[in-house]
Parts: sequence; structure tokens; C-alpha cells
Amino acid sequence: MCARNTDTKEEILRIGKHFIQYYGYNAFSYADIARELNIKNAAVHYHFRGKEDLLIALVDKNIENYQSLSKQLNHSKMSTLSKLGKFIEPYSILCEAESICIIGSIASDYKTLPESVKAKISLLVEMVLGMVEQTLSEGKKKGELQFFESARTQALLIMTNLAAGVQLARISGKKDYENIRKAVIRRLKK
Amino acid sequence: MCARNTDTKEEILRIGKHFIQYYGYNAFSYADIARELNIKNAAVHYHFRGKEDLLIALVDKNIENYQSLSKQLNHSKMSTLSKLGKFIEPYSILCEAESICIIGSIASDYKTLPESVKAKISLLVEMVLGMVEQTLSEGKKKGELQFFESARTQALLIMTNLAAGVQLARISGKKDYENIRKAVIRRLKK
DNA sequence: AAAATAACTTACTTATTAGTAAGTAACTCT
DNA sequence: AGAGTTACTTACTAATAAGTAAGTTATTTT
Repeated sequence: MCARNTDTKEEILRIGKHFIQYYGYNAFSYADIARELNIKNAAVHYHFRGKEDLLIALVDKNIENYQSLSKQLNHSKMSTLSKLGKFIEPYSILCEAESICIIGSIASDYKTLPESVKAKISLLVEMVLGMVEQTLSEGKKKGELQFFESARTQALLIMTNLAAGVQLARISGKKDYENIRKAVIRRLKK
Repeated sequence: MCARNTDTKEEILRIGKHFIQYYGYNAFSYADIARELNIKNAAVHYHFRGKEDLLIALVDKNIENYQSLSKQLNHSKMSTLSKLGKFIEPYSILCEAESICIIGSIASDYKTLPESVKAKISLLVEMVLGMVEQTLSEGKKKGELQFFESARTQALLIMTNLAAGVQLARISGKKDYENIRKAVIRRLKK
């Protein structure tokens, strides 16, 4: 099926994700990826024709991950607060790594991307917002969560707190993110 | 004092600000600025030695603007809610122009910047957060505003809502930003 | 009116970028 | 065992990037 190295493609995705979330989409090149993996840049082009294709692959992976999370949450007897934790936790991990989320990273470079990529990102955004919205609705219905806005607006408020929270943490420190995270959870409880 | 054109420098700042907030810091070049202004790229280098110097000038300008706003708000009999409006309004204008704030834009490229620029951005961030925090405290003391977190945390929540709100609006639409904006204000009133 | 200076342009250089065509080694299938 | 396929490398090209040295022109200063 394949020769030499089975997981070069996966490694490129791993480093690509890291570079996008740490340095930003327009701040790294295929040469950077190649250097990091001790391969030639033509090898990166072999697996992903261009940078956009790499980005699309990463967005697709994110969509798949959230789809799998969605299934997991649907059959789960977890509390809705714990379910929300599944959306919050990745941001805490990002903050620890001094990185930002892929959506936040792409948001700044959004206007430089071709329409095909933009559409895929829209899909991802709508998906995440929809999932959080649904979890919030469920929690309110069960009396496990409290909030006063519509579920959509509440989802927007929470996700913008988290997304900009990790961005801000790189500038003003991790403590600010921690305070945001705690406040987001506290508000939903009382 | 000066020959030919008095405001080329100002024009470069204007276009530079637009490019950073529309395309992202690492997505435009001096050649792009030169093309836009019908000058040569050496002329851009004449006014700002390098891209970092242009960024520093823009951050400095922001700091000055907020300093002037600070003085304006201190001597004002405006309601604290109106004062907060002075921090919110710029984001609504950005959203309309499908742009993002300079701090949000730089946040994604933060790790590619030299220490001197990072320090200046930290300064700007602390300044804005401090001003919003102070306005919130004042509003609570006067009984004009209501919130349950510390003023610092409340400031973080509001500013992250706005910063990520304009980012999100480019992907999912302006309506989402509008709902965030309204919710932010509504929460402080009731 | 001459000298100095500010605001440029011309004409480069050097480095990086994305991308590709052609070759090669290892493995897989028949 | 030979043919095909996969996963690369070698060795380029063409375009863009940042940056600079030297020359030019208009204005200001003396």
C-alpha cells in the first residue's frame, strides 16, 4: 500500500495544525513544515497540493471530530454541564499551549481565502454553534442550566468568550482566560 | 518642512490599518500598500523602515486615541452605559466594514512578532481592559449598571464578546454580532 | 540665489515562496 | 520475476518579499 513512511501525511497535518494555531495561517510556509519534519518541501506538495488543500484537510478533520462528539453526546447520560465541558476543555488545552483555535486563527486571514475554503469554515462554525445551542436548550429544559438569552445568543456569548479568551491569554496572560472560563460556567449554574 | 505630498505618511497608516484589519498582518506586503497609493515600495520604506515600524505606529495611534477617550470620559457627565457605548461602537463600525479589531488581528500573528512590538500591544490591551473595568466599577457604584463578576472579569467577558463577535460575523454573518452586542448591553441593565 | 532638506523614484539585491518535472528506491500485486 | 504503484528526492522555475543605495525634484532655509 505504501512505502517508506506511513504517517508522513499525518505528521504534516499535525505540524500544519500547530503552525496555524501558533503562528497563524499566513505566517508559515511549506518550507517550514518540511524543515520541521526533515523532508523536502516537494514531499509536502505530494501529500497536499497546496496550502489551501492542507487547510481544507484540517477543517475536515475538525468537522469529523465534532460529528463524532455529537454522536457521543447524543447517547450520553452526562449532565448538560459536563457536555458543555466537552466544548470548553479544548480551549483550556489550547490556552495552555499558547495557541488559538483554528476558527479564530482563520478568522483574521478569512478575506485572503478562496470561496471553497470559506464555505467549509462556515460549515464548521455553524456546526459548533448548533451543537452548543442544542446542549444549552437541553440543559434549560432539564432545569440543569440557567440563562436569559436565546440558546443561539447564549451559545454565541460563550463561544466568543472562549475563542477571544485564548487569543487574549497570549497577550495578557493565562489568568485572564481562567477567569473567563470560570465565569462562563458559574453564570450557567446560578 | 515637506515637499510633494504632506499626507502620504497618513495614507500609508490608513491603508496599513485597513490591510491589517481586513486581510491580516502577515497577509499583505509593502508592495500592496504602494500599489494602492500609486507610489513605489521604496516610498513606503522611507516613511516606515519596516513592517514592524508601521505596526508600532498604528498601535501607538490606538494608544493615543484611547488616552484621549480616557480624558474625555473622565470629565464627562455621561451615563456609564453611554461611556461603555464608546467602547462598543468602534466594534459595530468594524463589523459593518467586515473587518476585525487590531488586537484580534495581531493576536493570531502574535507569536511572529518581535518582543518590542509585543510589549506595546500588551500595553494597549491592559489600557483598554483597565478603562472598561473602571467604567464598569463606576457604573456599579452609581447603581447604573449591574453585574455579578469582578469588574476585571466583566470587562474581559464584554471585550471578548466584541472582539470575537466581529471575527465571527465575517464567517457567520453580521446578525450574530448584532445579537451579541444587544445581549452585552441588556445584561448590564437588568 | 545657493545650500540644505524632505519626499520621493529608479534600479537593484537577496531571500523566501509556491510549485513542478523528472528521477529513484521500496514495496505490492500478479 | 516483472510491472505497477507509493512515497518520496533532486533540481529546478517564476513570482513575490523585504530592503537599500543612489539619483531626482520640489520646497524651505539662510
